[in-house]
This record gives sequence, C-alpha cells and structure tokens, in this order.
Amino acid sequence: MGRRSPGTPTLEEVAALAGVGRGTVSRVINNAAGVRASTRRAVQRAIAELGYVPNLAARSLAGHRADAVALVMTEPDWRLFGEPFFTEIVHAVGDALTDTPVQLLLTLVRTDAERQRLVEYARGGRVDGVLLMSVHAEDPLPDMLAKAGLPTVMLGRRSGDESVTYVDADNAGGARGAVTHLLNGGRGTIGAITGPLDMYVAQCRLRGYREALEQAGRAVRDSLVVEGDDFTEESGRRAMTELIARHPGIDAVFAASDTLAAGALSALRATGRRVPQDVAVIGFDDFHPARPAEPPLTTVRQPLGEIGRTMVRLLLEEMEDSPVAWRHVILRTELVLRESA
Amino acid sequence: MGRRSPGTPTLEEVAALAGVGRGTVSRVINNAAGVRASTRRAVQRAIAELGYVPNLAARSLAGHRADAVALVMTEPDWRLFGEPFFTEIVHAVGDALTDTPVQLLLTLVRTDAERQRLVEYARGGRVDGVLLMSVHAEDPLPDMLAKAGLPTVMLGRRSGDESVTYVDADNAGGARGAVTHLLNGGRGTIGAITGPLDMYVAQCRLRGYREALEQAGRAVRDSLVVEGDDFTEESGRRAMTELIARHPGIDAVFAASDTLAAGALSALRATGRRVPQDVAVIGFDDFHPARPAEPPLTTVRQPLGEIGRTMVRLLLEEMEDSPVAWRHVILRTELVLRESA
DNA sequence: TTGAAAGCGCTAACAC
DNA sequence: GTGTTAGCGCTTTCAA
Repeated sequence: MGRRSPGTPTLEEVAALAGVGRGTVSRVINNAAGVRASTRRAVQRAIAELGYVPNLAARSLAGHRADAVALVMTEPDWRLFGEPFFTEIVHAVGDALTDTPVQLLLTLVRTDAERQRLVEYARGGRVDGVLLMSVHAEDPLPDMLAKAGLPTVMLGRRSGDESVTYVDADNAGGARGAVTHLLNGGRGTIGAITGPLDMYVAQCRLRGYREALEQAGRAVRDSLVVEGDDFTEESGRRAMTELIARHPGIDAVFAASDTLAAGALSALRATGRRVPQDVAVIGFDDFHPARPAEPPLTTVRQPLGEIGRTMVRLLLEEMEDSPVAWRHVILRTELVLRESA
Repeated sequence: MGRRSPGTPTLEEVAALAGVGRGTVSRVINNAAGVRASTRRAVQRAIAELGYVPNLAARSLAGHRADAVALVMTEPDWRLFGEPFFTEIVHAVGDALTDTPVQLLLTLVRTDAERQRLVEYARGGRVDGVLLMSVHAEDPLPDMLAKAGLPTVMLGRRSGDESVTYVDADNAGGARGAVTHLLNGGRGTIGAITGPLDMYVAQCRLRGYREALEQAGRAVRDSLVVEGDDFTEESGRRAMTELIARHPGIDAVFAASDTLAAGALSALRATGRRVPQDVAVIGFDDFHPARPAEPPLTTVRQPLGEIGRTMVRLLLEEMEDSPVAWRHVILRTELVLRESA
C-alpha cells in the first residue's frame, strides 16, 4: 500500500538545493523566527522548485504531535449531520481551527471494534485530541479516552457530575427563561413535556420548568408534567393529548425539544385550538434527528457557534498544557420569539 | 501540544520484557507469519502487561503507509449526511474497511485553503488514498489529487471523459428502464423533467429517456422535456406545471430525481389529477439535500451499498499496485415499484 | 525462527 | 542566524 512515490523530495534535498542546513529549512516551513529574510526566500524558492511537502509521519515522530483532532460521532448521531444543529457545530469547529495548523478529522463510531480502533488511533498519536458530539450515558468511549489520558472535550454531559471536560448549554436556565416568559405573558396553566428522564439534558430542562414556577410562587403540579418516551414528534403528540385530557383549560406548554413541541402543536391543532392564542408553545431549538415539519413559534435557542468554538478552545488548551483537571463551560441560551402574541 | 505521555511504552520495552528482539515484536503486532506460537504468546503477554500501543507515526515513517483513507465531502454535500443516500454509502464504506487495518477519516472541505490543506495532508502521507463524494464539475480537488499521484476514487463523474477513477450508477440505463416501464404500462404521452443539464448526471438521465423512446419507435418531442434549474421540489413543481400547460393530456412523467418527482406529484395533485391513475410518475432515488416530503411511487433505485463497496475495492487496489491507469465501474440500477397500478 | 542493524524524514537542542 | 547532531519508534532487510 501507498509506498511513497520514489521522487518525493525530502527536507534534506530542499536544504541542499537552497544551500542551507536542514535546521534552517525546518525553521522556514514552520514559520519559526530567527531566519534572515533572504535566506527564507531562498529556501522557499527551493521548496517551490522541488514541489516539496513535509512528510507528516516524520514530523509527528520527531515533534510528538499530530496537528490533528478527531470529531467523533457515534451511531445515533449520524442523522444529525443534516440538521442545522450539527452543521453549525461542525462549521464553528472548522472555523475555530482554520487559523491553526490543526486538521479536523470526522470519524464515525458504530461498534465496539470501531471504538477500540479509534482509541488506538488516538493513542497511537494520529490525533492530539478528541471532540465528542454525543452524550449517551451508556457509551464507554468518553471514559476510554479519558483513561488513556487523551485530551477530550464533550458536547453536553452525561450526568450532574461529569468527569470529562465538556461544554453544555444552560438547559435549566433556558427552560426557566421560557417558562418565565409564559408566566409573564399571563399564562395560567403551563404544562411540561419532558424528554426521557434518564437523559441528563431532559432532567435539566424539567428542573428549569420547576424552578421558574417556584420562583413565581406557583405550585408545581405533577399532573402538568408528562414524560416523552423519546424526543420525537410522535411523543410530543401523545404527551400533549394526555395533557389536554388532564387539563382541558391548559393555555401553555413548555416542551423539552423542538420536535416534542412540534408534536404538541399538531395535537393542539387537531383539537381545534389556536396557537398561540389559545395555547402557547415553547421548545428548545434542538439537535434531534427528526426535524419538526412545523417548528414552534418561540424557541430556546442554543449558542451553537459559541459551543463549537469553546470546545475547540478547551481542547487546544488541554493539548498544550500538561494534564490539567477536567473543566466545563455552560453557555447561555437565548429566547427567540417568532410569534407576535 | 500533545507531547506523548512520558510513560508510553515502546516496542523496544515490550521486546525487553518479553526477552526477544524488536523484530519479533514487530512481527507479532503485525500478525506476520514465522513466529513460534510460544514466542508469540510471550510477546502478547508483555504487550498486555505494558498496555503497549504502536506509535503510528513511527509505523508510517518506517512502513511508508498510513493505513487510513479520507472520505471527502465538499460543502454542498453537507446536508446529504442526513440523507439515506449518504448514510448508506458511508455505512458501506465503513463496512468494507472493517476487516482491514484501514481507518476511515471523513473530512469536510469548504474553502480553497481547506482543499489545499487536505492535499498536503494526503501528500504528507497521513492517508493512503482519497474517496470523493462529490461530483461538482468546477471542483479542482479531484485533479489536484490526481496530479499529486494520490490514489483517488470518485462517486459519480463530472463528464463523459472523466480522468479520475470513479464508480457511478447506470444513470442512462436506469432512466431507459423507467421510461420503458411507462411505455409497457400503456402510457402514451411521457414527459421528462431533467436536472440542470450542465451536470453530467442530468445529461445521462435525459439520454436514457430519449433512448427508451427511440427504441420503442416513438418520436422524442422537445416540448415534452423541461429542464429543472436544480434538483429541488420547487423546480419539479414548476416543470410539471409547464408540462401540463403544454400537454394537458400527459399521462406519465420521468423525473431526474426523487425531489423533482415529488414536486411534479404535488403540481399534479394541485390540478386534481390522480396519481398514478391519471399520470404515472417515476424518479431516481437520489441524493439531493431536500428530501421529498412525498416520494414518488415508483423509483429508480441506485445500488448504494455496492457503490460504496466498489469504491473501497478500487481504492485499495490503487493503493497496492503501483500507479495504474484510471478505471471506472458503472453499476446497474433497479426499478422499484411502490404503486399497485 | 529470531536478532541485529540500517534507515524512514523530521524536530529540537546545541554549538558556532 | 545558521549548521550539525542526536534521536523519535517503527519496519525491514540480512545474517545467523
């Protein structure tokens, strides 16, 4: 496989042609200071003449770094790729890496064998750090990477005491803001459609709902909370139907995702209720596979670009410093109104 | 950045612990023949004890190969990721690589700078070959890679005399089959909605339409062919409206993609025509960003798994052999009926 | 079947 | 400023 073409020029040949030592050529291609401008030009001319490109394996071996990071997607996330959430994150990560010599590599992990291969790839020194897109509590990958001492940053967290460095949106705060907005709008009976509560993100959003009510001195009624089996529209529809049955006079709903909210919307419309006049609906602008056919009018917007950039910043820091303690960043969300009411 | 943890064991330490030479350890980790079973076990024990993982940079440098290939997506393809087309291809590629030591790396290329970086990454020896998902005629990347002598395989082709190795579906044949099916079904007036004809794939599909009519001894009427500005539903709708205006009695349509077909469908329904009773619609199951809200009932299905596997096969062959001439493979499509009529 | 030795092409430390 | 040198950790002959 892929034997290097015989004619590939080496740094040594560049040095010979330019009439300088190897060290000088190395300094030039690495933009290191301390090279006379005229010398630098001579070297660059030789590089251009020979069509020289550095051998990255040699550079890694000698330099102890790969100048590459992996962005890992585990199976359930694949479909996210087409979603705005995902592309925004990847764009942001790519942009943040643009001015560095670091190459972004996406890898897909489906099986344990692939998990293992990725860890060996990283431990083998082909990447300097790993960005994790997924937050599945059962996934052993984050811990495998952490145990191997590899700089790792996760998007979101798996629990309240996450042990791997992560960047997360302020899910509780966002939910709190959404519900407070509903309260300020004069809504009296506010239901909640949560995601599956074995996911930390769902717990946080539910907590925000509760806190907003408590802060306003309202009672938190269990009958106003329905847990979705997942984050799909179908779950949202079912949950909304249940809420209407329990509380026919319900006039607002906070849903834990945009897809759940879209499901709620369709269930409401089916009963003839007008949105948002009769019932207001707010959901998170989220990253779940099924993009809602009809998004809710008001959403809690996550700062995706900032999340991506922050992940890169933390990763680069962990790559530079010697092993630091894990850290985390929680970024504020924003309430975006697309309704007039 | 990422200095290798000081404690990382090397092959030499494994050899010392196992009481053998370095060459022997190398043979063991590479599953090379000619090592006594007992020796092999001893080495494996030492590997396990030390938690040894090969340094991939050193291996690449000495072995002249990276054991990795890149699958490149250029900007317009991003949204494809969520589409069945894309995930099927990636799955197939991943599966085909499973039993090899080759790691699959996805890279996103947006700008010329990123294009350049990718080429240097590949020329630098970090990947042994490149798989290209996109077939944009203006994209200089395929030629940059070919010029650099890097094994490269494209999905689809940019023109009739493509100079880079590629794997493509039999677009003309698929279109021919679809139109022949319509003719056999007794349809008399068959329209065609093409994609933008500056794309080779669109030309091929139009050619198939023409050939089928000619083979059946039917006249090919220009007024029955409408070119879509792109592959979107909106274009399909516009084209269908135009066709109906020109030929109110039209009773079948071949569209160059599933999205165009979906657009045609919606335009037909808007006029009260029944599908497929009044008008039959066939499109290609395609890979365009906008997934149709309503797919056509009969489609030309592309052999995605086989395309992905074939791309890998060709790439691996190009990686093994010395520079071979470019080759291509055209894979048959399949007509899938989801209608009863 | 195994060990020893010669690189692979680069970076970085150290001289000058 | 610039040249020289000593590795980085592995694969791969070549002997034994």
